[in-house]
Amino acid sequence: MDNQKKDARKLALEKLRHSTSHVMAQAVLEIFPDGKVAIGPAIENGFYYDFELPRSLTPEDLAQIEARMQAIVKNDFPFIYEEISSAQAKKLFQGQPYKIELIQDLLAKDPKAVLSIYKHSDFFDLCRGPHLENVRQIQAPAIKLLHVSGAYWRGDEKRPMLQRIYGTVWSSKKELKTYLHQVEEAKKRDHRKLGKEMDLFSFQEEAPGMPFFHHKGTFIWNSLVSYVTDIMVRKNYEINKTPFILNKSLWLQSGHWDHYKNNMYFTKIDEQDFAVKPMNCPGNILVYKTKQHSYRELPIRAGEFGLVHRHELSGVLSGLFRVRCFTQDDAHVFCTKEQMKAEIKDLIDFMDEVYSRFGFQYKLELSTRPEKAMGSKKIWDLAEDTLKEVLIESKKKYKINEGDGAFYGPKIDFHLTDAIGRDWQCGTIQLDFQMPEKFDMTYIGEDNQKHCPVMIHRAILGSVERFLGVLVEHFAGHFPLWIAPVQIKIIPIREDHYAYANKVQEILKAAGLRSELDVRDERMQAKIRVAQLEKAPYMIIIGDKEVAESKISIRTKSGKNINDLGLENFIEKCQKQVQEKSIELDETLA
RNA sequence: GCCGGCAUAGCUCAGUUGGCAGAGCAACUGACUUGUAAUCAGUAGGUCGUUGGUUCGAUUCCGACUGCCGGCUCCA
Repeated sequence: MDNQKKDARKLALEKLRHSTSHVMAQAVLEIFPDGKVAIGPAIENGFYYDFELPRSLTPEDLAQIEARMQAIVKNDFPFIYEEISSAQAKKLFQGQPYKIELIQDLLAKDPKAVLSIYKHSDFFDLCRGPHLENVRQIQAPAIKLLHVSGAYWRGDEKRPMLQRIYGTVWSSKKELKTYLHQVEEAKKRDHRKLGKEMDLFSFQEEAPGMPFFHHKGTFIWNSLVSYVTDIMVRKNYEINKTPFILNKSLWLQSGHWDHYKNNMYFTKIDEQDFAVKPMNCPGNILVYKTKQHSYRELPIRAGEFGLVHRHELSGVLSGLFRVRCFTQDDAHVFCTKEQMKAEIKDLIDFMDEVYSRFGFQYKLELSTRPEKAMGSKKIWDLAEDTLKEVLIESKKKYKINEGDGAFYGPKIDFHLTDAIGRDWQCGTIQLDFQMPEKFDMTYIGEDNQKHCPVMIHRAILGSVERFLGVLVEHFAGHFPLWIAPVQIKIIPIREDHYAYANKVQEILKAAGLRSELDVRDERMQAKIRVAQLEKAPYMIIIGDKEVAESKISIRTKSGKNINDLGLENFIEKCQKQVQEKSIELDETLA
């Protein structure tokens, strides 16, 4: 589909969904005549509408509302656009406080604003549109109400909580079915489900929001860290390790005490206040300050895989994606202003290398000076221009998020697109002119004077744990061979094949390959089934024939069989894939 | 934190109006000795998340707490 067609289709769906949300509001008001309506926009994949109702909605209510909607769209009700005066509007929406507030806001923004309503049947709503021509254009079987949830009026926790009904609608029943199927498929990849099934990690009531990594999950975690470490070594990074608990005075100095206190954990040691680190920068700044630095040493690239704790609201915790403790693959580059550009360029290359290793595409976003920024506009302009120049020179497309930068500097965020098209923000590059000053960091320049270095914060995986979760969903649990905790499942057919199977496992182990031997008293079919469910990339089947000929037979994860293979040959093929860190499994072994 | 839902065996889940708690898989024992996604039989396994209350009696009804799930950004 070309872009124009895509936009047209998007617009058509938006009209459909927005119109359906009006129909839903009509249905809800028929059931609850005293209900108050708030807003009801079209959203990605559907729509919602917020209501204030006399009681909480139940799933039965949803079914009833849906049935009502399906009846409404069978009528010949045209959508009628009408422009109204502010006085008319206020009269029309008497008794609808949320609408009145919206009207007042619109007029406050622009006293001459044109207000409009859309009517269909006896329902009308303050609305800019656009809408369909007639409710008949909505296919009854293509409507589905999904769930009801709480939502603060205007997203503000200090304002009343409304009931939000989420629904979806498509141009046909078939499209609805396809969509629901996609949702089901996405659910099958849920890292929380796969993490449990594959014995990667767990969560315990004793530590909400703090993952427990099991043996296999830890293996992947370590692999990620060592993969990134290898590149850091190549790129001349230093790697530090700083304490988890640091004195309050440090956090006062860094500004975290003022800006980040609500998300921090505290403790008292020997009558003194300490905080558990929510970020690694202050610790690494202390490391920098342990000695005097010359301009000749710069840039200093100081990495740390630092475990940070942040107190997130209990209601937002979610698997590995939203946690209260995680390991940042953090680094701080201390450099001169002149070196900034080259360093950022190098970081973009770093990101590119890591993300393409896992087959991710990515999008870039540049966030600029926020309202409450620290430092002069001049220095911000320099920082923003530097980032822009680098992006242009690197031939990267990017989107600008005006005013979305950190209070200490602008940043570039990397959004990965996974195998089923979902976006995940992972990497970040942030320019910081504030911390070095606050901490009185210096280097001796060519002119024999003290200068303040520029600091670049960066993370590539972001959170190692979260990235692992993204990988689980991206690969649906089928990890590339180099990172799969169990690469090979060895399946002896009968007990008298165990000795040979053991020997095979020893040889694999000596070759650096990870295998598990299934010696349960089960039939081969049962063992294959389990190996398949465990998502083992390769299975080695060992029976009479293999023992007699000193060969192996392979079954790949997708069920292909390769018989009479020499073990050495197989090992070579595996080692090659591991070495190359291939994404796709070699299923031919030719 | 707030709104709504959920919490039963290691896992996935049943449990009818309140009356001694169930299945499948897994585990264990035994038999079977098997060629590309589940061999058969038997055994054991539960303070029904925690805690108060109502009741002769609570997994079931009511309250509190804890945890998990879906939301709380999409601006008429």
